[in-house]
Amino acid sequence: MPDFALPPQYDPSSVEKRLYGRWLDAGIFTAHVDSPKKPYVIVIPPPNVTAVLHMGHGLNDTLQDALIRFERMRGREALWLPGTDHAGIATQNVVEKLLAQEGKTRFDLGRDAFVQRVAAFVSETGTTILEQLKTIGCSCDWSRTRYTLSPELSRAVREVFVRLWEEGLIYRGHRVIHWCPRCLTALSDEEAEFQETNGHLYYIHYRLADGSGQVTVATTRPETLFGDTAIVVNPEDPRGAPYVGKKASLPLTGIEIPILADESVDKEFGTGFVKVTPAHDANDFEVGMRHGLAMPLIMTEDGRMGDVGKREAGSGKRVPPELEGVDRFEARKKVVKMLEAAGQLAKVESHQHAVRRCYRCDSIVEPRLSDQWFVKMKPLAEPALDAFRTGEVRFVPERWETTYTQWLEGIRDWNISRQLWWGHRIPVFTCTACQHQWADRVDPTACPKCGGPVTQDPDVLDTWFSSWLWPFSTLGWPDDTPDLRHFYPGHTLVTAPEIIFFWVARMIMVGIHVMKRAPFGTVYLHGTVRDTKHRKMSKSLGNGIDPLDVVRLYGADALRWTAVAGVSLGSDLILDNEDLEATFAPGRNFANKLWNIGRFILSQLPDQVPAIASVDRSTLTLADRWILSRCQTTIEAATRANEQYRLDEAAKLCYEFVWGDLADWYVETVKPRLAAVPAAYAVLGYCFDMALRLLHPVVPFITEELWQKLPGRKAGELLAAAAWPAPSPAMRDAAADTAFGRVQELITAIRSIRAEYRIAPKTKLGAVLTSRDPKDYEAESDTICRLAGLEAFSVGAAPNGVGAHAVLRDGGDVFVGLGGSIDVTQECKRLTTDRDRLDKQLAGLSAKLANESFVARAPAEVVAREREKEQAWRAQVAALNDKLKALGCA
RNA sequence: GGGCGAAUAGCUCAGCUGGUUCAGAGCGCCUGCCUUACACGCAGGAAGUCGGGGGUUCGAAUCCCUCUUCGCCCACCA
Repeated sequence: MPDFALPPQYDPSSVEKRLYGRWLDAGIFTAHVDSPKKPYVIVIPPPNVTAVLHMGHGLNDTLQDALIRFERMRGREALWLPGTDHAGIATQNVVEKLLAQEGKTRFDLGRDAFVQRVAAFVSETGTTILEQLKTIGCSCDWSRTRYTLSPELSRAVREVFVRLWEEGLIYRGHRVIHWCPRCLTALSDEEAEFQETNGHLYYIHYRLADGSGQVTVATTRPETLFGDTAIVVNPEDPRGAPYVGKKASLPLTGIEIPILADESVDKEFGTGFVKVTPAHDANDFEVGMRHGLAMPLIMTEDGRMGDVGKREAGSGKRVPPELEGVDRFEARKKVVKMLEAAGQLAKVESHQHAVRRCYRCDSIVEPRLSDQWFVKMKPLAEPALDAFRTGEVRFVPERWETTYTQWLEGIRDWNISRQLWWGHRIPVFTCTACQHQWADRVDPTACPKCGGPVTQDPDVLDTWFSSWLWPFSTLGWPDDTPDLRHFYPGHTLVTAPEIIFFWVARMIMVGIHVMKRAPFGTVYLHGTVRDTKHRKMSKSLGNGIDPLDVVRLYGADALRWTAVAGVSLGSDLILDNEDLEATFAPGRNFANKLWNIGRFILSQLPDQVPAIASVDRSTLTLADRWILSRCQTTIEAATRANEQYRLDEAAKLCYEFVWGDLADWYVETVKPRLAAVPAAYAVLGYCFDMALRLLHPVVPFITEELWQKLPGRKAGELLAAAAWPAPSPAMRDAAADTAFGRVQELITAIRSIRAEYRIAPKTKLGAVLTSRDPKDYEAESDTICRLAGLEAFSVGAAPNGVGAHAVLRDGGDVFVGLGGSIDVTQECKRLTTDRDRLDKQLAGLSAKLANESFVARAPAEVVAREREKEQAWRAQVAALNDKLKALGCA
């Protein structure tokens, strides 16, 4: 009995930290520019500096790590570049909330102090998530960790801004933008997310100024009526004809506004009359521009009613005093009441429509007329579309291509200015003397034109304005660094489809614009992590799973296993947060299985295991040849699957090989031979080594731990830096596949009989096999005896004694002697069931073959195959009928 | 309003170019086993009219059409 030094259960917590340290010490995650190897580069989607690891990262980063480890083992100079994003709004919000607990606002601190406060906060929390990535095994090149707000990357941001400015691609726009009244900043179109909302449609009477009647408008936002500067009606609409050209007076204030014709009005919706609030609705703004309307702002920046549009013609006293300072939604209720009291509220209908919300704080966005900096996107979008069309960039899975192209085709200019304090200050300067305005790479001290004093734009840039540079700003651009030359462009971008617009498309656009090459060739888009009700996992829903809990309870490999094997290409990962056991046990159990195969092997193998190449193939048994063949099939299929980003499939193939073939069958067959036969050592050692290599990208810890213990390891050798298995086609052996398959079938059939007749496991039986081709069975007769619990196994004619039968696929028959214990009725029933099932299948098959069209039209090989099958089944049925007759069954 | 995806065993999902028993895996369930690598295990089972309907084809879970249900993305109908 072997004396195992290792415990029967794998304990991840005792090895993970140590192994990660070894990898770091060996420096194998560090990429080198002077390496002769071909580079392979992934840049991490930088998590927010304030983020803590959640399952979304768990999925995203595990996939990246599996890819990078696969390519590293395949001999590429693999660079996985990590880092964090300063996340303008999100981070500012976090610190503002902390300040609020002290009863302060950022305005109490002032800009400089606030920015310092955020920076201090970030310096404390900013590396948390990167440290957490290490606990799940991420093999990032930590020597190249970057941060979007670092001095180096800030320089890249500024350089790009100035270049775009110089190229005329940045301009100041005066229009209605999305405004978050809580964050007090403008947002881009992408940052203002649509959400279906149940609201109301209010019908309001606007009396004509001449007292001759009234028109009724329908609106979802009655509180904005104070900013109305016109009513419009479709010129084709006969209902409008009597009114166009007249004036209406605003309810509650009596301000007179014109009734105009405008084609943008949908005749079918509402009453056909539309109130126009140019400063608080993007559509109305367009109408206002067409008709030269005044555009008064009637809300403060924080969303309360008030006259603030001083620079606009027509501004002035518009909001009634009793509404001054009232929140917009409160004001809505009040206005409705006031209208009702004035007899000007016709009716209220419930109405479902989409409202935009701030993607960071979920507040309802207020459309607001404002001056902002924009990037002209059309010139950038065209080359990005070309990059897709020429195949320079491709998407996996392909279905995201249309999302990408459609967005680019309809691209709109990008509002990049944010009225925040946390971020890259916009490098636009204005001379207070001569009004000259320019963008500058360095802070100027005086106006270059007149020498006058200079002020800088107070706003900061959209966070994504630094993110979109990530693939090259991280490599040292704008300097022409060795890193940049060697590692740009990268290869694979792994991310979620949610940020195709925010990030992926923009990286491609600016990458081509600045670097002349798209930043990566493949965009690999994975799904979203959801709970069993298919709701996105989120902190606010409380349905999340903490990856660190999983690591603690089941090990990092178990987490990774579920992330990789639990989801097919591009589909969502559904996890049960209420049943962690069901969710993560498979990975843990598999790791434990590996552990125990390893334990067994280590207890058996000598210190010197012969290399598989040195083994004379003629000394191999059928089982040897079979497992080697299976090993090769797995190597080839898993490699192909990984190349096609089918990481789940590769993982499952390896799982099947290890558990289903190696453990369940080969290890069992080889046990009695191990002590004596060197070839058995070689085969077992080789297959296990290959399995560990194949599985390493997915479950790096357990595989490294076991690989280290295998005999013949040189000091300092690491699986993480070892070579990916090369296929050895000579080991493929179709004959062995078939022959061993027969052995398995026979053993399973006998076991099945044992179970059916409730034969105690310890009871040894005798069995006789009749087969057309018995030699494969004879070669493994020892295996058959041990695995099927036989004391004797022979090939020959079945005896006439009492026993149970099983018919094999080739029409062969196995007779299992059960002594006097056989229940003939039961045996008849068993065999009859089998016979009937086969008979039915056979009838179907025969009908198929009798069908002339099938024989004529199906490919010859298919027909031939079906014929063979028919013959085999016929033989099986005949054999079964013989047995039934011999037993005297009805 | 447009686009995309999903629907297969009780649950979570594979099933790629239609054809090898193709109807599978894991979890759960049932039966028997602590067989000297592993009970996080071993062996043997039960379990699905592949969402409905139509079509193409010698042949459909797989391709086409349509309907139903669910989910996501995009969209200025106030």
